[in-house]
Amino acid sequence: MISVKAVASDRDTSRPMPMRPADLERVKALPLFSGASERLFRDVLAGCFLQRFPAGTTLLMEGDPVDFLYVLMDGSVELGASWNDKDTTLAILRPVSTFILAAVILDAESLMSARTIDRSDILMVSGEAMRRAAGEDAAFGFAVAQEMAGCYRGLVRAIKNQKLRGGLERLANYLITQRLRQGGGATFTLPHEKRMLASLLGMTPENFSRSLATLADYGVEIHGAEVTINRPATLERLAKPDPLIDNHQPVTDTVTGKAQRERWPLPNRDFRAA
Amino acid sequence: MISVKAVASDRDTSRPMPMRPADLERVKALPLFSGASERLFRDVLAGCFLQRFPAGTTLLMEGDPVDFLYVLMDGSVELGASWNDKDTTLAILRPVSTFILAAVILDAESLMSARTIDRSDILMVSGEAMRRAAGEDAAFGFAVAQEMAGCYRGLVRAIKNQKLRGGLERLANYLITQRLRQGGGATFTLPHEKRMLASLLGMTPENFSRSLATLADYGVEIHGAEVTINRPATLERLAKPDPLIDNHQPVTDTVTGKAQRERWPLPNRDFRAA
DNA sequence: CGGCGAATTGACGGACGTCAACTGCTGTGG
DNA sequence: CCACAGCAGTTGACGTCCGTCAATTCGCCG
Repeated sequence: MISVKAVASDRDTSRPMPMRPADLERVKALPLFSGASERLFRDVLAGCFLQRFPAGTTLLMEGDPVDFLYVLMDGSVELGASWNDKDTTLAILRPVSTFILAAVILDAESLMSARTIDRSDILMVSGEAMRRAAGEDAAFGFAVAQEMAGCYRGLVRAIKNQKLRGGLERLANYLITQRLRQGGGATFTLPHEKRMLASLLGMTPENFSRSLATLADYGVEIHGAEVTINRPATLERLAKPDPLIDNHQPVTDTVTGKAQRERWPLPNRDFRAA
Repeated sequence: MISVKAVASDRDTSRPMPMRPADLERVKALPLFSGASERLFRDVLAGCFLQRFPAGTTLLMEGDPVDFLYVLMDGSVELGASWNDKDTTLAILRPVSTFILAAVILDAESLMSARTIDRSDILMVSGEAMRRAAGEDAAFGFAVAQEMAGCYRGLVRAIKNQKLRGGLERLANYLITQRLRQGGGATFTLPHEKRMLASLLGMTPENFSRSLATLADYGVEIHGAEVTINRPATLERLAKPDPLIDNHQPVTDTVTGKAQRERWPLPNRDFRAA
């Protein structure tokens, strides 16, 4: 069920890394921290450390207590869940993204597992420091609230996507979203293994493959991970994308995925990730 | 698609109501407000008003701008969503619950519709006041963050429930949850119309009915809305309830449903409601 | 070249949605 | 007081979507 590409070796073992100034800047640029004072920022990140993990490393299992806020600086991470010998991918994260903020805020056990997909650099921030800062600094507490609100809305979209659409429709909309996020050109690249995208979209790898084949009738060409959408209008007639479900925004964000700028000048990352 | 029991009449029209001291106490008892100072509490609720709506009233449609935080004081409310002529129930709320907090915090449009199921008394609190208070008062901002985190975790549970389990399993777990929430006796009452529960659980009314019939093999007796679980162990063997998906907690809460007390002394309501 | 895992394709079965008919309850109006 | 309309709920028949199992191909890396 779990496949680990990286073979255990000296260089592949997780290890602490030096934190460079450029890394700090990238963290500070996150909506969650961009409004924070220099003092608060240093305070929260005081005991943090950066660590490099090999591909396929389990960072967190379901039910684990959560002691740190994680910030993915480089690489990619899968958030997943399992029950009764089935498992599913809930989100695929890319840099720069925070994750498991909700569990940190409530000091609760994790409801999801987290696993590196590629070799990844991850910043680990003290959960206790996060809670203290959010409880003492009004601006930061509000930023956390906005962050959580954005995550929440991302999940609402995900549930609507799951309950209201069929597999083919979810796939078609996923392709449209990817196209827009990768510049809007006719051709783009699937950002992850198909089996993982299948799981993210709530289907089996077999059905994912068959659905891709079906989309040939709608002008979609597949060559390996390269996707070309020849007749966008035709595909959209099938997909019926909806701004209240799909998140066709700028991107480049946090937690669980992506940034969407609502009218409020802050965060709102949406769940289903790149 | 929409059925409204109440016939329009003088008494059924929505209308403002006087706000009693007892109502204020019930609002203040919510995790979201229980830690607030008297001053802040009065400040936030300054321009609020209580309104009575007949059954079947649409309070909010998907995409509407959200100007108020809603607090359900009496009655019941359905949160739903639709796409492409399909619709689904995302949550069923009972008093005392707040809803659409996330949209209020981000000053964004609603991703869900809200509709009264029964005649309902609803308190409407200025969204602008909520945002201002959360941004100025650290304790309140943190309470909002915790509230949102609890809602988020409720949705994570809901997605896991939806993606990892089949219809029969979702129903079995729903019945187990209801039994516990209604005191744990062998027999209890379905709290809403079966068609609505079916939609909440992501199935058609027909399949809901068939699934209930199937559960007879597992010791479940149905008479109208009365459910008797004769062999809990047998049913659990089918349902395989999981604390990381199901929320078998005290209840009596807010937003989107229910209260679950994590280790942190505050909120955390979970999504799928009573 | 050989091996492994991802991806594809086909065959099959089960779960679920759809359509339709029928039952039972309730509120309405004659 | 009863007949009837309307709707929730149930049940059956049927079709479709989707998951499972198996065989094969493809691409990558050793």
